[in-house]
Amino acid sequence: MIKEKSQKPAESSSSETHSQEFLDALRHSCAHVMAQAVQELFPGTKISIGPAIENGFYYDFDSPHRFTEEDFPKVEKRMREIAQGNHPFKGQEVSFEEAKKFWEARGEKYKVEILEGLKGQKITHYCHDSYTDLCRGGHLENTKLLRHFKLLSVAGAYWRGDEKNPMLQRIYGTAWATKEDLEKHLKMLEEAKARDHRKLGTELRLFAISEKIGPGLPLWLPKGAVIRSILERYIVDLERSLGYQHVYSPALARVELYKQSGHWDHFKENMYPAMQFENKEELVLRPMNCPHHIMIYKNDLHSYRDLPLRIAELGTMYRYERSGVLSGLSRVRAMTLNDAHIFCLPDQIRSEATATLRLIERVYKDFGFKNYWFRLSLRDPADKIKYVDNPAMWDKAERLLKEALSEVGVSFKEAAGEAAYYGPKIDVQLHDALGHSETLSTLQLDFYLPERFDLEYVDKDGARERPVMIHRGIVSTMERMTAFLIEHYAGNFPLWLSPVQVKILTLTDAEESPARALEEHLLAAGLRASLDLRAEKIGAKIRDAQLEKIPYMIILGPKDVAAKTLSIRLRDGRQAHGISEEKLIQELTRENASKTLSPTWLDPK
RNA sequence: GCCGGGGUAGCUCAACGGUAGAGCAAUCGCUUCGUAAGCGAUAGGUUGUGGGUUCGAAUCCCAUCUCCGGCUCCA
Repeated sequence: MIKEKSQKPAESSSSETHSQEFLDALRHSCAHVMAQAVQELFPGTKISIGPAIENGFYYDFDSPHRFTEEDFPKVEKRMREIAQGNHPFKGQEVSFEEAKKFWEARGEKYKVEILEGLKGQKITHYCHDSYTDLCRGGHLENTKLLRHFKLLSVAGAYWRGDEKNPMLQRIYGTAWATKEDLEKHLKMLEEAKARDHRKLGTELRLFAISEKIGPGLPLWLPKGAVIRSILERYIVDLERSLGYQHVYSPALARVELYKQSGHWDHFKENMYPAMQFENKEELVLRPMNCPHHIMIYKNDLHSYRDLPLRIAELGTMYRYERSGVLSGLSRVRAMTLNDAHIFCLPDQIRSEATATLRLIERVYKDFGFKNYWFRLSLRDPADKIKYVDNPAMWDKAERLLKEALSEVGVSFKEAAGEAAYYGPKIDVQLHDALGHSETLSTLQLDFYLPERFDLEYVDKDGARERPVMIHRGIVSTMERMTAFLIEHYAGNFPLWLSPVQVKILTLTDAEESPARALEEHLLAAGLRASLDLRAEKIGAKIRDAQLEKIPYMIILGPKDVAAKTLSIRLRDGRQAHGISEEKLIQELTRENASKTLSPTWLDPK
């Protein structure tokens, strides 16, 4: 039972005084109290599980009642009454038979099923007030500590997380130790909505999805296309400087290619169906670029001296993602991946892997990503269907990836069951605006496809040997990266990524000609400039430019024209006057190249 | 794909069985203005689509497409 160390009045304490252990207990206890309230209010509701999760809790119910958010006030009210009833949480060990009798008598079939799995282990019941749950514990001392909670949403969830099982109704809630923490969290959720790339992408005219074209098939509007082409040029130039060779390969291929690679067997249901051509050959849209790059490798006989061979491509591919998983630009059916396959000697694996990890860190620094972590994604050894069955190969690959991680000196978490079917990976995880973890970069070690495609190189002694493949993506797909950048910057892109970098706002019609001249000079200097010559008040033009999140506004009026200098306004509200055109171009060019987020050449706000 | 909730003008939303409306945006006038919304007028919709119930459907029912919150999946 968890007793909070500092028993300060909850209202005045801050989050730092509450341990994760306490918060978990609070949230788990809140789940129990919610289950009690729900069972009281909606007779016939059966309980299953209700754990604490990050920032809150949920409970999965099987109920004749269809829960909606309209039920929440009623449930919350009852929860409050229960919590204020000053009920202690009591744990009690029970025998298997006793527990089984108890849950069977109540018709709680999910609890009985959980219980069956616990046979032979210690079994405990936790009770508060009139409610009893089969639970391993981790609760508050008393329900009265539960004060700051809110129910958030109701959703479907498969029993035991298996889509073959029936779907239960899950109610999510959030719970905190203090009122301030709860309010802070609710505010964060509100703010996250404003950063959502689907909302900002629409407002800022970056991309659009047309129902006529189809779900998951985004259109890149001119402004989004600017960002994408910057990303593409950035990564291609960087990779070329590191010895990658960029290629182009077709997005269509004979289905046999994917049968040989194993993708057809593993992912057929997520591939667009084969197209028949004159009733003979069958073509598929590629769901992956690897086999194409393998064919490029096989186009030549390679000496060990040629390796490592780093074949890269902004490869466009098509996956029939299930309808329910599509989301804006982050989960789509047509995507272009910053892909590369490194064909190397076995003793080059480590240096190639460490170089790739360093490249990832270099790129993240350029984009200002700080909140990321490395995940060593391993197979589930019990699953012989999903993963290639070759334990020795897996052990070796895992060991090599761990060595690379420790050489680069980054910490990582291991995750079983997250590997690719052909080998383990290092995934780099970042959080989106709503706190969901997403994979951006990945590095996959593969001994399997070289085998399937019988890849070889000629070794020193003239013998044919098998190369190893490293699959890696740094900036992910252009779609996902763009979605991520929108949320990361909340649409306030640094200068180098801004679709429009400078907007010239004229005060009166008299400034039209100097404004056009200025725009021309900026464009000639390689800066992305545009004009606002509308017959609007300057306040309105500024407002519109602010809403477009344009980094630099040039307010051009009679005084500026007379003085032959410029008045500048930044989107953060900063202003500068009397700047010469030359100075502006010089500083913006510098800022553009530095990739900095906040311009430093003007006085801080 | 599954569970639940939504699709009304370019965008954000109202009307919830009785003639489909507002703000912003757009267009046209007037206004020529110094750091986040000047004024007026005009135009804009088979209420996602297809069926059904009804004297009458945006509203109720069925199917379907699509979006959102989750679940499952993610080479």
